[in-house]
Order: sequence, then C-alpha cells, then structure tokens
Amino acid sequence: MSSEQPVKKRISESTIHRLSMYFRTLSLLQKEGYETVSSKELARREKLTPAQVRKDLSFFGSFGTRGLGYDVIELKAKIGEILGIDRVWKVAVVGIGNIGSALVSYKEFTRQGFKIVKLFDNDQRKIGSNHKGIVVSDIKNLEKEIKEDGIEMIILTVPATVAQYMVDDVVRAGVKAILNFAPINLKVPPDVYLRNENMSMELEYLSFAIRNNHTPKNMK
Amino acid sequence: MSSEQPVKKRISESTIHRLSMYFRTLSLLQKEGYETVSSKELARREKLTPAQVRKDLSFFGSFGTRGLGYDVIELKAKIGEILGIDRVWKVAVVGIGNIGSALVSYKEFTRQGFKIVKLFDNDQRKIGSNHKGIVVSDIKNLEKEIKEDGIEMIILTVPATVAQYMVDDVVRAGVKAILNFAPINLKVPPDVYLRNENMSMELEYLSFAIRNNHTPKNMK
DNA sequence: AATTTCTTGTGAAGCATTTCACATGAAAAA
DNA sequence: TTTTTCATGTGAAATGCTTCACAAGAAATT
Ligand SMILES: NC(=O)c1ccc[n+]([C@@H]2O[C@H](COP(=O)([O-])OP(=O)(O)OC[C@H]3O[C@@H](n4cnc5c(N)ncnc54)[C@H](O)[C@@H]3O)[C@@H](O)[C@H]2O)c1
Ligand SMILES: NC(=O)c1ccc[n+]([C@@H]2O[C@H](COP(=O)([O-])OP(=O)(O)OC[C@H]3O[C@@H](n4cnc5c(N)ncnc54)[C@H](O)[C@@H]3O)[C@@H](O)[C@H]2O)c1
Repeated sequence: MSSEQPVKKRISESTIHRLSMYFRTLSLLQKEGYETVSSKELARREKLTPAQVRKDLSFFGSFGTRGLGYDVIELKAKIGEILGIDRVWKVAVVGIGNIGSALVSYKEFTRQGFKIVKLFDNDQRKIGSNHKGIVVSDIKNLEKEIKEDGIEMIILTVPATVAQYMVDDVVRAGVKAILNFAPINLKVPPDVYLRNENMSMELEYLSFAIRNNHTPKNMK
Repeated sequence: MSSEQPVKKRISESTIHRLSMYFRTLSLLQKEGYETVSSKELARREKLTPAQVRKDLSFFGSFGTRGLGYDVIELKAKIGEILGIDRVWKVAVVGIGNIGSALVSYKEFTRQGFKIVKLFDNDQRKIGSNHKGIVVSDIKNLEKEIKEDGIEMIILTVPATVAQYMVDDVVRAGVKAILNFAPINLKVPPDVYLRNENMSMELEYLSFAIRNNHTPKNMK
C-alpha cells in the first residue's frame, strides 16, 4: 500500500483545517500515552464522523493498519509533513502594537514550527525596543532584512489604512505567505498566499446564532 | 415583494461569514459616497460571483431593485439586523494576559456593536488594574457580576489548562455565547454557542499552501 | 490453522453549496 | 408612451463535500 504521493486532487479548506485539528489531538494522545488511535476515537474527540477522518487522510495516502488503527506518532509525523510543519518557518511580525506584541509572546507558534525572528514597526518609540529577546527593526529596512534572514511568512498587524502598502512591500521582498489581521480586503499577486484573521466575524457569527436560534451543523 | 421573514432554511456558515464581509464592504461604500451597489460590484470587491451574493441575500428576503441594485444604507441596515448587530451586545473578557488585554483596546469591536464591559482575571497583580477605563474584576465574582450586568457573550483568553473550568463557570452564569482563543476542544451544553479562534491553524494553512503549491478556490 | 473480531480505505450515494440562465420588473432613454 | 437597458430573484444544473456501506486485510482468539 503506497503511503506517500504528491497531492493531485484539489484539497478543500475544510480538510486542511481538520488536518490541523488531528495534529493537535494526536499531540495530546501522545502525551496521554496512547500508541494507536482509531478513526472512531479521533472522530469522537473532534465531533466528526469516522468516515470523515478516514476520507481526509485518504487524499494523502494510507497510514493505518486494518483492525488496529493508526500509530499515533507515525500519523502525527505524516500530518506534520503534509501540513509542512516538519520544519521551521521563519516569520516576521509587521506592526508591533497591541495585537502584534501579544503574538510575539505566543509560544504555541514556535512549538508548531513558526519561529518569529524579526519584528518591524515605523514608530521611533518602538524601534530598538526589545520584545521577548527580539529587537524591533525599522520598517525602512524591511526588504533588506527579510531577504537576509530568508523570511517566508509575515504576520501583518498594522492599521488597516496602511495594510495594503505594507503588503506591497513584503511582496516586493519576496514573501510568499501573509497572515493579515487588519479588517480589509488586501490584494496580492497570484503566487502569494493570503489568509485573514477576522475576530469581528466570529463575534458576528455568535450574534447571528443567538438572534436566529441557529442550530448549525458545524460550529467548528 | 416581502422583505422580512424569519429564517426557515438552515443557513450555512459560509453564508453567515459572507454577510459579515458584505456588511464591512457596505460600510466602506457608504463612506465612499455610493448610494447604490449591484451584486456585480459587491462580488468584485469580495472576489465572489454576483450569483453568490444574490443567493446569500435571497435566504433572508429581497432587498434590491431590478435594474438598479441595492441601496447601500438600506442593505447595510438589513444585514445588520440579520447578523444581530443592530444592537449592543455586552461582552466580558476572561483572562487579561497578552491577548486578552490586546482585545480590550480593539475599537472595531465596539463599532460593530460588541461592547466590552467587564474584565476578569485570577491574578492578584491584575485584579484592580485599569484597562481602557475598565477595572479588572476578581474571577471569584464572575457569576455575580455577569448576571448583574446582563452579559451575554464571553471572550475567553485564559491558558488552555483552565479553559474548560472557566467555560463551565460562565455557562453556569447563564452566558450563551463564547469566543475561545485557547487551543483546546471545549465542551458546552447544546444551547450555548461556541466559536474557536485558532491562529496556528491559519499559519498551518499557509504552510500547507506553500508546500503543496496549493491553488485554492477560496482563500477567504 | 482456522475463525472471529476489528478497523481501514474507498467507490458510490446522499446532501449541500455554488453557479447558471432566464423570466421578471424597474429605471432610463427615446 | 414606448422601447431599451439593466440587474434582481430564483428554479434548475453543476459542482463539491460528507456519509454510507462493505470488501479487504491485519490482529487476536480459539
Ligand atoms: N487589537 C486587537 O485586538 C485587534 C484584533 C483584531 C484585529 N486587529 C487589527 O490589527 C491591526 C493592529 O491592531 P492594534 O490594536 O495592534 O493596533 P496598534 O495601533 O496598537 O498597532 C499597530 C502598530 O503598527 C505600527 N505601524 C503603523 N504604521 C506602520 C507602518 N507603515 N509600518 C510598520 N508599522 C506600522 C504602529 O506603530 C503600531 O505599533 C489593526 O489593523 C487592527 O484592526 C486588532
Ligand atoms: N498570546 C497570543 O498571541 C495568543 C494567540 C492565540 C491564542 N492564544 C491563547 O490565548 C490564551 C491566553 O494567551 P496569553 O498569551 O494571553 O496568555 P497569558 O498567560 O498572557 O494570559 C492568560 C491570563 O489568564 C489569567 N488566568 C489564568 N487562570 C485564570 C483563571 N482561572 N481565571 C481567570 N483568569 C485566569 C492569567 O492571570 C493571565 O492574565 C491561551 O490559551 C493561548 O493559548 C494566545
């Protein structure tokens, strides 16, 4: 049974998000001392169906043993590979304000392979200051320092009014992935990946749910 | 043409998220001075199809004028009603650490109708301290103060290790909606709405995309 | 060694969501 | 007033995603 193959089919956003969930749960199972886990148990913990779990994995290969389930450590490693977190990604945070500086101290990112190595701001009072051992750089040196350090991902936490300019700058510096927190639709070239983190949207979902007595299938 | 009716069909998560997007874009259009907007233009700004926009709205009524489009102010008000943000929701933040205190100073929440009115922590050094004019309360008074203030939503920003206990407490206090930032699967009774904000997941999506040269349909 | 038990992997079926396509109706132009 | 233009609202088709159901294969039991 083949267990490795390049991704051919188009993988849905939901599948990728569930892979992240499986990964986290597998880490927990590992800590709890489990050696194997069935799709049934994995599904129970994520409130999914076992078929869903198996189907998600089947897009990438066959990693289980019939009658037994999946080896926890092995499956975790496989999913880590699929997600691309079997390596360290160098990340820079642009905009060291309220949310930016909170993210810098978030240890979970490092644990998942996202290492924040550079911070940028344009405020003279912030440039040179130290956050968790990292000195804030002047935004003027963005392109130079990103290239020097081989940074491939940006967390963007600047005001919405300047977010597009900053995106244009980091794209020019060769960055291929951006996680944006500003509540604005940004334009990026087709070869740059952009995700938006939008907390108001989640609060609005809750508001909608209460107002409409919504019974959702998938309150993820 | 009827323009108001209770929601009968099950509305998808995607539709609700898109309504949030439309709302934000309509605010922008209003600022830019537009009086009307077509589904085509709205779709262009959100990178969707015009049919998608019209279908989303059609679940809730018919708000447009054939040949002309939608009245910007009117549609914005309608979507605000649908989302339940035509009122003020009282929100409390539980856990005033890095991310919790960043959220307290986020003005966008207030603008969308989510008013943070109480902060809770269990750390003596934080209790009594002032964040944007709000004094941090002792977590011991959670139930009492939530009931007194009529708080209906909680933003939960405590360590994952204690998150479930805090959820149990706020549920006991009668809260019906929780936005959780801890990376853990929480259990809530069926009448309580829970949403999870998971930033690692978004970074992992980016990592997956780069690794697999992913060409997604909907990098939202 | 044979049988039972268990759980995977996967086509196919069942649902859900998105897109198409066009009748309908309102506004603008003639 | 009549005609043309434009864009909505919506069944129906197309596409996409989830669940079903079962053959197949591995381990455990007899
Ligand atoms: N605070 C929150 O909880 C929160 C939540 C969700 C989204 N957001 C969004 O995140 C972004 C930041 O929010 P915040 O509350 O941290 O704001 P903030 O004002 O505290 O931080 C913004 C930072 O960006 C810096 N900055 C401004 N222009 C810059 C430039 N051209 N180059 C580099 N740095 C620049 C500022 O000096 C500041 O340090 C905003 O777009 C906001 O809407 C914030
Ligand atoms: N910092 C980030 O950028 C970030 C990003 C995503 C998710 N998160 C998650 O958000 C949560 C908070 O992260 P943080 O970095 O702000 O951590 P933090 O340690 O800075 O803040 C946690 C706060 O919760 C308080 N607390 C602890 N136990 C409590 C209790 N029983 N009752 C009330 N308050 C209590 C602590 O006193 C502290 O003020 C964590 O679960 C973390 O995984 C954080």
